[in-house]
Amino acid sequence: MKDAIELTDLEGATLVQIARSSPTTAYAVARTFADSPSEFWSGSAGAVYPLIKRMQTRGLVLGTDGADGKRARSDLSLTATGDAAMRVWLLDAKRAAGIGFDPLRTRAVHLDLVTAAERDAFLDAVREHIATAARAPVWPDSPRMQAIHATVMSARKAWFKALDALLRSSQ
Amino acid sequence: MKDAIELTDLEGATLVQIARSSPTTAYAVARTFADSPSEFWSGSAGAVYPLIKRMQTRGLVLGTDGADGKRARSDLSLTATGDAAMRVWLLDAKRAAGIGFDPLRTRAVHLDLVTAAERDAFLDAVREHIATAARAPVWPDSPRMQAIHATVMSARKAWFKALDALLRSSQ
DNA sequence: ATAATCATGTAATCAGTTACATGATTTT
DNA sequence: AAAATCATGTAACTGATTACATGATTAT
Repeated sequence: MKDAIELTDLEGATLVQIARSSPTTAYAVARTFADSPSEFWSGSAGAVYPLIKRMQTRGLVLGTDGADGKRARSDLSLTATGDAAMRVWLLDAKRAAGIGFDPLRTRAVHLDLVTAAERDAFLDAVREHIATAARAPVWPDSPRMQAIHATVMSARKAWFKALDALLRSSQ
Repeated sequence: MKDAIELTDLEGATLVQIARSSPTTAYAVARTFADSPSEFWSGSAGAVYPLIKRMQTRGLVLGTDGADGKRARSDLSLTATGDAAMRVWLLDAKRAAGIGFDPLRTRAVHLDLVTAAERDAFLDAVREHIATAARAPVWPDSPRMQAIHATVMSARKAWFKALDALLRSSQ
């Protein structure tokens, strides 16, 4: 009985990026994270290059020399093991159902520590930032991803509305 | 012109916990994180004790000897600087408005990589997990926090419904 | 008496951040 | 000609994880 290959979320997301656009480069994978609307992963070289090297060592990623001139390039693709591990990560419903990290939720539960005026000013500012973010044209990507992103932003606005009503009504 | 004191989210949340229940102990703060419904912070001793020590060094937290018998205890409270820093962190609307990390969103955008049957089975399992989590009595805490948590879970269910409809309709 | 909980911390390890460094190619 | 982008990586640092370690107090 072999152990399942456990991947962190960044590892899983990296394998998915490689699967999506192989042959691709570590640079391109890093750019995808840096350009994503989530500020959660920086997509820095210091994170992505070592991570891909580790996954090559584990036999999940294959790098072949793809230089066409003088410039070095390693063309990445998934091995069969890597593809399987990626699918296990992607379809992990239990992890997917977890509530993750939300910087607003983390703060909202503690707004009773400030004055009503401070709280209301905070909520106004958050609403404004959320509205701006929803308007901003992120991701020059597929209509499919745009549609999913739209559900995220719309749900976020709806949640904010409910939260706002609840918090303002607190004495 | 003095620099604003920048806090990580774990640092901010720790200061808030101390403010909420001072005098309190590092152990109690760690327990709060461990018991919270978010799996994001483990609340391990290895994270919390060094963090509080750092904040004592920075003059944000004060620890006074609170031993009443043989057992060591450090009673924690915020300094004036710590209280101010906590408020700046708590009322940081820009950071609060960020979308954070959501393990479902991270996966949802890539479900076109699997078969329709795999995708549908995944969505069924996620729905079940979300429903279970919403039913579970977490947080033996105030009605106020319960109410906020309820808005989180309800919004999550609504978002899932929209996402589910969108993804299943994809060919 | 034993087990659980309170309370403190450290050690080894892993993973991510910013910043730096190099050089090729492409765009303006 | 200069600036931007492609592409590779490393170094120093910070912070979080698991696991370990100790001992006091409280509950069963």
